[in-house]
Parts: sequence; structure tokens; C-alpha cells
Amino acid sequence: MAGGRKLEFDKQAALETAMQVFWKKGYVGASLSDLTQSMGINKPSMYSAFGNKEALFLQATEHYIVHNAKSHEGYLFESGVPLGARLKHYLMSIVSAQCGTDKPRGCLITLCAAEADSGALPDDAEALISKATRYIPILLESLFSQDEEAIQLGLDKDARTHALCLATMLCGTATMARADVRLQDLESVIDSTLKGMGFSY
Amino acid sequence: MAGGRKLEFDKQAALETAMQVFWKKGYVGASLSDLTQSMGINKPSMYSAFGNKEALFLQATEHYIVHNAKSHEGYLFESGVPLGARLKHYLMSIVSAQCGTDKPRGCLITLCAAEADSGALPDDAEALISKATRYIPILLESLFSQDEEAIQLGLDKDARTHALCLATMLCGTATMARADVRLQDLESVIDSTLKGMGFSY
DNA sequence: ATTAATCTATACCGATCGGTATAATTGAGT
DNA sequence: ACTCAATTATACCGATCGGTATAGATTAAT
Repeated sequence: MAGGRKLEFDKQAALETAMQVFWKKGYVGASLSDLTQSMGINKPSMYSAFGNKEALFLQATEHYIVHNAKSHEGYLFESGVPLGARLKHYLMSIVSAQCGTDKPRGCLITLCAAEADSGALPDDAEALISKATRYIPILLESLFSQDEEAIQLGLDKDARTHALCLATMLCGTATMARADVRLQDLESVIDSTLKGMGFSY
Repeated sequence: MAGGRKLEFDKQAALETAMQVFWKKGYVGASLSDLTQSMGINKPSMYSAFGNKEALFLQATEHYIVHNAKSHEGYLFESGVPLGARLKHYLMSIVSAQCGTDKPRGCLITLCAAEADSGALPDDAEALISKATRYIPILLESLFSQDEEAIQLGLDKDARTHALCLATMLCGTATMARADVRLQDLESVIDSTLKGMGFSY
């Protein structure tokens, strides 16, 4: 039956900052000192607000998925836009974000997937990264299987293969973006990849 | 004027083992305990034989470049083979290695390039990884610029772009291979990428 | 004003990091 | 057999890792 001292920091802003540290350095590479210093809080505050490092990572990664991954999906389903253009918009939106200057370059999921493969992630973190890794191929496969125009073009025949093509390219652009390759150059990669799938515009 | 105790381990075999540990876990992720245990030697033996962790990494990475990267280049210059087939053989050779079962999956350079971007590598290691990262794009650009058949096909016009396409795809397949995607599926990605560049066979 | 609840700051915990000092072991030249 | 160089194994170094115990500071309800 009593109140208590108020939080002196913005939890959402702190989570956004933690996400960016993980995005830049990965799970293992981001130390608690890195994280708490960037978030502007002390370790006990972080532990009481988020649990522990793994729980912070899980919440930061969910935040990433919502605000930096799923946020691009709308382009895939714009009505009245040809499939090729929808794919181009979707891919460009993702790669633009990968090359962005206001946030870390590359892709948090792709980075941590490498850590997961080397066995460096705790179980729940590995499970989340594994699930997130499979998400884009599944999304695109279902698009190629069900989209009216895709079926007309016969893309539903090899929907899984076509989805893997685009997902693989996105992993590649994530790596290239980290190596400071420019968006303008990666746009050509997108165009060539789409051309390989039969799109030309 | 006097001999001394003999090395009780095969230095080349130990280097090969160290390379595989770095290949699997990256520079930071591979601890000295990991390395020396896998190599079957003690820490002082490693330090006297290779210098320190960074020097071991440099030698292991050079070993990787010679035996697991440049070893594929021959396919690019086979005489009497059409350019499309040469590229296919080259890419398949690399991706097959990325998917191999006897060694770690993926690519050591691509993995450590991510560590380099997050500032986790010592200076010399970062310089070597940076140089190695730029190698394939440069190699392919010069191929597209100078190869007779490439010039006939007009690929010399956008040599840098076409090189970036293939290099980006290879970064993507390296990530996918780590996530246990099968060679048979990645072959379709190669075929589609080459098709996007105008090759069909 | 007192109490109770909550957050903040400091200091510390055991474990592991990369690296090394020390000393015992081994082998070749004399 | 003796000497001496080189490798070996053990134990240790300071620094940092993720995580926490403790105590002081702040707020709300009584």
C-alpha cells in the first residue's frame, strides 16, 4: 500500500538504444558495460527493468522485428501495383534501411544468426533468431504461392526457390551494407536479382 | 651449438585446426581455451609457435585464403569453356565448400567482416579481413572487364555492378549455408543470379 | 511525520578472458 | 655423462565478463 520512487529513464528509449547496440555488435559483442553506458543507466536499473542480458536481447530483438523488419511488408501487398514493382519496393525499403546512416548498418538478425551457429547464444535467444531467420523465406514463399499475378507468371511452381533467391540476396546486401557498400550500388543487385526471376521493367 | 627438445605437435595441422575454430566461431568467439584445446597443445606452446592470438588469426586466415578461397579461381580461367559455365563452376565450387560437412559451414572472411565492422578486431586482423573482403569483387570486375567473351557480351560496360552481384550472392549463400540450407537449394540461387546477368544454358 | 515501496549508485562476486612467469622435461652436441 | 637450448605443463597475472548484495535516495500512501 505505498508508492515508490519513479523511474528516472524512458524504458522505451532505453530499449531502442539497446537494440542499436545489439544491432551493431551482436549478442556476445555487446557487453553489459556497452549496453548500460549507451542506455544511460546502471546495471541494477537494467536488471530490474528488463531481467537480464538475454531478456533484454529478446525484447530488443522483438522491437527490431516490429519496427525494422515487418515494417517493410506493406509494400508486398499494395493493391494495383504489379508484382515486380511491389518486390522492388519491398527490397529497396529493406536495403535502404540496411544502408541507413541514422542507425547501424546491416541486419541484426543476420548478424546474430552467425553467433547462433557458433553456439554463442543462450537457448531462448537462439530460438528467436532461428525463427526470425526463417520468417522472410516463408513470407515470400507464401506470396509466390498465393499472389494472383505470381500464379499467372508461374512463380508458384518454384515458390520456395524464388523466395530463397531473394532472402539470400538480402543476407548478402546486409553484409555488404556493413562493409559500407552504397545503396545505389546495391540497387543494381536488386534489379539484377529480380531480372533473374523474370521481372523486367 | 646445442639442440633442444623437439616440437611434439605438427605445426601445420595445428594451424589448420585453428583455422577451423576461427571459421566456426570468428575471432572474438574463439577463445584461447577453444583454440589450444582443439589444437591439442598448451597455451605457452601456441604462443611460442605462433606469437599471440592475433598472429595466430593472421596465419590461420592466410591459410584459409590460400586453401579455401583462391583454390576456386581456376574455374574462372579454364580455356575452351564458355564464360557462363566458368562462372557456374566457380560459384558452385565456392558454395559447395560453404555447405561442406567435413569443415565448418559458411565463410570465415564474411563472418569476421561482421566482427570487423563492430570494432572487435585488432588493427592488423581488421586490415587483413578488409583486404580479403574486397578481393572477390575486384577479381570478378577485372574478369568482366578483360575477358574476351565478357566484352563480346557487353559485360565490361557494368563490370563493377556485375561483380558486386555475384559477390553479394556469395555473402548470402555463406549466411544461408551456416543456417543449414542445402547446396541443392543454393544451386538454384546461383542459376537465377546468373540468369539475371544474361546467362542461360 | 512516519512508513513502506521502489529506484539508484557503489562495490563486490566467481568465472573467464588474453597473456606470461616459472620450473620440470626432453633431446642434440660435445 | 654433461651441458644447454628448446618445449612442455602448471599456476598465476590483471582485466573484463554477467550478475548481485547492500545501502542510500526518492516517492507515495497513511
